[in-house]
Amino acid sequence: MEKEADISTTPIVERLRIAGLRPTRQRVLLAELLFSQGDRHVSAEMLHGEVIGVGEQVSLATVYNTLHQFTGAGLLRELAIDGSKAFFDTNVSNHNHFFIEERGELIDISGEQIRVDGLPEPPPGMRISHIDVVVRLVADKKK
Amino acid sequence: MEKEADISTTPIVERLRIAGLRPTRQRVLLAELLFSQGDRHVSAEMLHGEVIGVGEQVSLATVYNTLHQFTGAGLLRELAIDGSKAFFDTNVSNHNHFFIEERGELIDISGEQIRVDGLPEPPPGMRISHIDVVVRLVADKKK
DNA sequence: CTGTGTGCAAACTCTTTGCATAAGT
DNA sequence: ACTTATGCAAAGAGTTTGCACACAG
Repeated sequence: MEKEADISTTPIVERLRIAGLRPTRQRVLLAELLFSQGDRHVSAEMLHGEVIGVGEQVSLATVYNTLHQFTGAGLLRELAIDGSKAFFDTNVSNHNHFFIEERGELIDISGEQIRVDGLPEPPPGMRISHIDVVVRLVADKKK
Repeated sequence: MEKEADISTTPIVERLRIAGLRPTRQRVLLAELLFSQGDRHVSAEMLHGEVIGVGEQVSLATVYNTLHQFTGAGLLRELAIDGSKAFFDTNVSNHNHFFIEERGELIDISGEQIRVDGLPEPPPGMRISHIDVVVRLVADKKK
């Protein structure tokens, strides 16, 4: 509760090492894009596009591999919201989302805000691993 | 509140007509598989498999088309839970789900049971269309 | 050096589409 | 008859994989 409060200030290279991932050029680059601008929701293609935009070169396959490695290491969380394509969230803490279907855009809802009551018992032998709340939004015609 | 209470007793052919869909052999067959056995969660492939299993023949493309037509007509709801493949729910009323990741299995949670509190305001110009709550389950090691 | 990671292209899965044929009203 | 739906095969998106080469420790 004292020295782990500021993981965001830990250098990228360190964070990768702690996660058991060798800090290769590609992984450091991707980690910097992901974790240096606050909470983000990215797809593989978006991230790959950013890499190119920055004038660097990482193959799309490596972007996929890296996103999954980061997810396995707990640096990212994979979101199943859109259905057709996978999104990864750099905010790994407990929180939920607004989803604007028309734009495919996600907005965080902080974890403390929402409370879910009245959950039934899970079936025998099962336990709850995580609760996802997705608040789907549409443009408001009225008003 | 009097004469619309039992849509489940309305003949399939009628329900299709009401939905503005011509009751073709394929649509009637698929609708019967979908709506004659209580609430179901199906993927296109599962449903196609059932058609074959019953000794009938409907192309997979038609299964996809039909599922989307039914969804557009409000007979089904599409679920974005799994990420990789689309699921369709024959229960169109307000309710939520347990999801057992290991098996890809879905279990309904009735609509009244769960209550979500503390929702923040949607961004300006937006309104909430629907709230999805997915309770992800894993096998309980302990106990 | 030695093992891990990367890039590429090909393969794969799920889903959609175009067009000729078939079926519903 | 006239229109809409279906089937097929091919195309398309997103993602994964196999293998030779490159790089971090």
